[in-house]
Amino acid sequence: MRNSERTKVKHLLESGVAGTDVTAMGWVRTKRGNKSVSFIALNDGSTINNIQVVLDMNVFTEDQLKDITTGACIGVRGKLVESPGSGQRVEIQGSYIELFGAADATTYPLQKKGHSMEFLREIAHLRPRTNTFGAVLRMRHAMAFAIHKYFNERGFFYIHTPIITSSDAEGAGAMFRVTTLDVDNLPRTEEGQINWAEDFFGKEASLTVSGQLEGELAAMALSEIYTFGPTFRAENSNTPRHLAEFWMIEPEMAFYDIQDNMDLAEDFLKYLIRYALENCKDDLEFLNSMYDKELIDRLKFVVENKFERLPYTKAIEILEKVDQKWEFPVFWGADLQSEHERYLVEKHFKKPVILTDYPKDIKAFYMKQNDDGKTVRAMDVLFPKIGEIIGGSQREEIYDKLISRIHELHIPEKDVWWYLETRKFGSAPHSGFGLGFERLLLFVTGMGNIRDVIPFPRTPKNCEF
RNA sequence: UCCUCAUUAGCUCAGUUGGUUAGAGCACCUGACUGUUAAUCAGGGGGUCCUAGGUUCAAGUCCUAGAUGAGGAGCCA
Repeated sequence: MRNSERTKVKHLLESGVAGTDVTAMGWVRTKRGNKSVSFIALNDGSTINNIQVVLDMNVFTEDQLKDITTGACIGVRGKLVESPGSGQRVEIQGSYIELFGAADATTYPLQKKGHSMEFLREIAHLRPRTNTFGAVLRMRHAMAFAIHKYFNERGFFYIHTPIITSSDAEGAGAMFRVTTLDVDNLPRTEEGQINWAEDFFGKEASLTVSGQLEGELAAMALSEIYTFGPTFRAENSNTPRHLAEFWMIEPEMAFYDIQDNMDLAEDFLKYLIRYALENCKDDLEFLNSMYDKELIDRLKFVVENKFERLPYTKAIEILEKVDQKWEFPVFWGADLQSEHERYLVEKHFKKPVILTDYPKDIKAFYMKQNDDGKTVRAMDVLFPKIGEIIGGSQREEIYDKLISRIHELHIPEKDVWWYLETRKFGSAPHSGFGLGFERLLLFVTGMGNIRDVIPFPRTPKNCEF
């Protein structure tokens, strides 16, 4: 039995013609029946739906079917027929079965019944075989594809920024060190310091926390670019919204000001959500019915309504007027805590909010300074349930302003000389932002924990599989 | 990293004021059933009560420390 004769389950269910001979291959979800007839629910991952295989026990013996248990992998030849039962349009009247791989019923961990997300994380090697993770992984693919499609259709170029870097100029968080030194016998300088000159790159190196700075270099030549790659943060974050290894999309656009940047971010997010609604119907309906009854309505709401845009200063004014005890005080200059962001998004505006023009002291050095001398052209897109899904800004393109900010923050000039040169030679106003891919997936799938929208989550104390 | 909670059968959980042989549902195994839809019905097997100390005549239950997991906070995408 070969793949060349196989038809995918999705195709059989949607457009298979009754009366034709077909071959299906996949993994057994359940088997049930009696002495005269057996039913197998078969899934090959092409869709969340199973094809029902019906076996006449006058044709098959009990012994032939004893290894066809939940989790086993089989191939089936038979005739596609209209199903007399409710629940499926067509089914396969099986005439021949090949067992590719049995799954011992007493030790196979996945059952027909639901499992907790915590348990499934412990068997991440098998959880793609569940309905939930099948749905999540198909949607993860659909979103990745839609991201490339969106940018490609708009003339953005996909840039591969380095994974290994020697600069922490981004300041986006603690970094994972990359070294080939023998940690049991580190080379020392005469002063007793670790001698990084002997390391692989001849200097300290780490995994990237952002491709933005390199992305800007490309935007200063190709106008509109984006990156889409893995990102690493060694923060000891234990929350349902953080991963040590996650994927990030970072567009960077020459000639865009902060307004253009916001327009792009809003259009981009709506495009992706609309893409999910139009292309992931079955999976969304499953997730909607099993985990989050308001999921589809929430996605439609975001697509159909304009995001609220307001400057940080206005947000502070709103929060100061609210008659509510904050755990963290609200005053101009304070960074907004999640309780404040949640209030704005979930209670006050009841829709996505883009906050702009934050105090410069709570934002990164590269952000475009406003004329008031106090604020920078930052923008954070805040989503219900997720919080910050996008962080971005217009970048400071004026050399003198950028260098003075670098000095203020004591960033070593030698680490960012190449970045500064873009402001020396043909500088241009430009903007960009970072979208957390898994945070997008949290929103689009309605899952509650970011560890359940990535195949193999890396978090503090967890690097299994 | 801080705060809170949890850890008992393969899974999800119950277990009273500390008291005799630790239970249920599902899963699994056996049997019944001529079309099932998380099939149903009957029976059966299955336990390092997270780990290490401690209190006590007696600990799944109380105390201490640790491990792991979850929720909230911080950091951020």
